[in-house]
Amino acid sequence: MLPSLLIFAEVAKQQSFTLAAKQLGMSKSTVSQHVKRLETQIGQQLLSRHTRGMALTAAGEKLLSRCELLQDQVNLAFAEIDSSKEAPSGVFAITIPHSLEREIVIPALNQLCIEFVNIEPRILVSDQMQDLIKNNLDVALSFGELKDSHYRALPVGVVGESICASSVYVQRYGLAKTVEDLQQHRWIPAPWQKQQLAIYENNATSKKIDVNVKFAAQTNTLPTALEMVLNDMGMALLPEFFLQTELASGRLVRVMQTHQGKQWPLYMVHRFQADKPIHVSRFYQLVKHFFNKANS
Amino acid sequence: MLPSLLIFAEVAKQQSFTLAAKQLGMSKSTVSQHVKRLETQIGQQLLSRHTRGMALTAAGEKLLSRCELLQDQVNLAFAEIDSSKEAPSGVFAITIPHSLEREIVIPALNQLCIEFVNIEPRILVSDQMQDLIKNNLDVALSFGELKDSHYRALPVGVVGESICASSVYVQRYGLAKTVEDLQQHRWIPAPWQKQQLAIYENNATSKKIDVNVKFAAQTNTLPTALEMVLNDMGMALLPEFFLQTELASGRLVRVMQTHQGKQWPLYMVHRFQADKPIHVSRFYQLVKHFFNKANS
DNA sequence: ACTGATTGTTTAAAAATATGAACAATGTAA
DNA sequence: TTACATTGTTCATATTTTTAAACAATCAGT
Repeated sequence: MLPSLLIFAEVAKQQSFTLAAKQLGMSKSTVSQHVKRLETQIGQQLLSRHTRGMALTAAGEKLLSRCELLQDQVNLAFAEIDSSKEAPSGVFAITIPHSLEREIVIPALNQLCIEFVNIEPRILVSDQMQDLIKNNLDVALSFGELKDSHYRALPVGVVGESICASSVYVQRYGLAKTVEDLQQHRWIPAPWQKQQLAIYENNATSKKIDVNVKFAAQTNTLPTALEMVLNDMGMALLPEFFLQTELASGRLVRVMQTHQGKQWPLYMVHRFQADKPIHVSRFYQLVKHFFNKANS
Repeated sequence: MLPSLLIFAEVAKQQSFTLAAKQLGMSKSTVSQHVKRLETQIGQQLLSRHTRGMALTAAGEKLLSRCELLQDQVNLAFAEIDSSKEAPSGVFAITIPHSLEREIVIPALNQLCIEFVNIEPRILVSDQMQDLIKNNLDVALSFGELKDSHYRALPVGVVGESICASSVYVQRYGLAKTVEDLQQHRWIPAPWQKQQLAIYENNATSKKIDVNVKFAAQTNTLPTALEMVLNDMGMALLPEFFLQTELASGRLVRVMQTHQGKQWPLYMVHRFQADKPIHVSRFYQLVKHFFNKANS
């Protein structure tokens, strides 16, 4: 029913079934049948045929004026899609945990916007894993194992947790050297650290040690935890990349480098099945780049 | 390709393949395949599917905004056609010989315009048979046999030619009583009467008599011929319906009622094949009505 | 008037599309 | 949890649409 409209329009425009067929890339019999079917369906003759030449009826005249616009609409739709394929544009929605915002996502997104000026990033910062579909998200960065296997997960890297404290704190309370020493100190737990800390020997293989420590203060975001550490309120077991800047400036120092915390695999989850858009691929590259930079 | 767009639009609108299928009156597998094909054709994912729920990609968002308008266009086109079917409108182009204009066509068209206020009559007055297609005409009224068999011809009636003269002329030159008498008179020929007149006995069967008469003046239109007859310039052999008014008023009188001229079948030729528009049918009725009235 | 070319339509065979049952995946309710 | 309902997809089958070739009708040019 619908293609018939466009076929009819082409016939009327060309004033010829043969030319219309050529223009549309189909056989003239198809064209003929479409117009005929359209006429029987609406129960009115649209054009008066003659072996040589034709003319529109009043009904045909009206329909044509609508159909011409219709073809334009269709062309416009496809043209727009094709162009947006070359230069991605529109909303690019992501969800990330608080921890990745400053060091990784913001720099990566910054670069992405330079490369694709027409995208509109939209960031949902949350430490709970968000459902991509329900929240209409393109990409999620998340730590740990994945449950929904139908989403594609691309590995970004592995984050190690390091024990650290402010240089002022170390000067004041001294460096911890053994696991037992740790329990003497005040601790600022990361949001996911409840009750006890899991630490591993740096060189040996995956020997887990649970350490009970005194929590000096608790917070539900990583930046506030860091802030507290910087204010000399205690020691902490925090992700490497998050410490990078402060370690370089000397405000923070590593404590007991023989041990480290849990290894968190970081994944970029997306909802595209076959060909993911170019800007999504690029975002993945950029996240890996800044992740590696922050972990070097 | 095009139906896919509307199907996709419905899916996006309903946020469900199943609901969209129901709305569109097709199976959900069809809907699924259409969307999938559309995605592969434009090489981009349009919506992220989940067993429960879905969301549009940026590309899908763009396409949807175009497709929504598209469906409106289509509906509008059909709505307009359907309404124009109920109440015909637009140009209604006819061609008629001069002779029918005043007595038949104008009254018929007048009534037609009252019944269908939205039609725009366009009249091409010509005594040559016009090609319907080339001149973009809906209907032709024409006398005599038909050549183009691919047009449909509806019989309107048969026109008889009567011998007549003005009452003043008869008073002045007397009534003709025999065929021989006729040759004594001055004649005003109708446009189609060349050299000699063909007359027939009124009661007997088709006995043709060729009469050579003196032509007093010639014209190429019937009204001017009539005008000359009314000005007492001679006798004439003119179509019955054309004389009706003047016979009733007494300005004209029949001469030699035992004989009459040729019988011209009148046809209404149109270019519609199956269902001709309602206003065309109605026009045919009206023409017959006024034709019979003029010939009574 | 007679070819030869070109028009739109018809026809049977070929290709594409639509369908409904079966399916895997997931949400919902007991 | 377990069963059940519902989602979108897949697959073989049935229907529809498309096609190319044959056709009838007409025009243009000798």
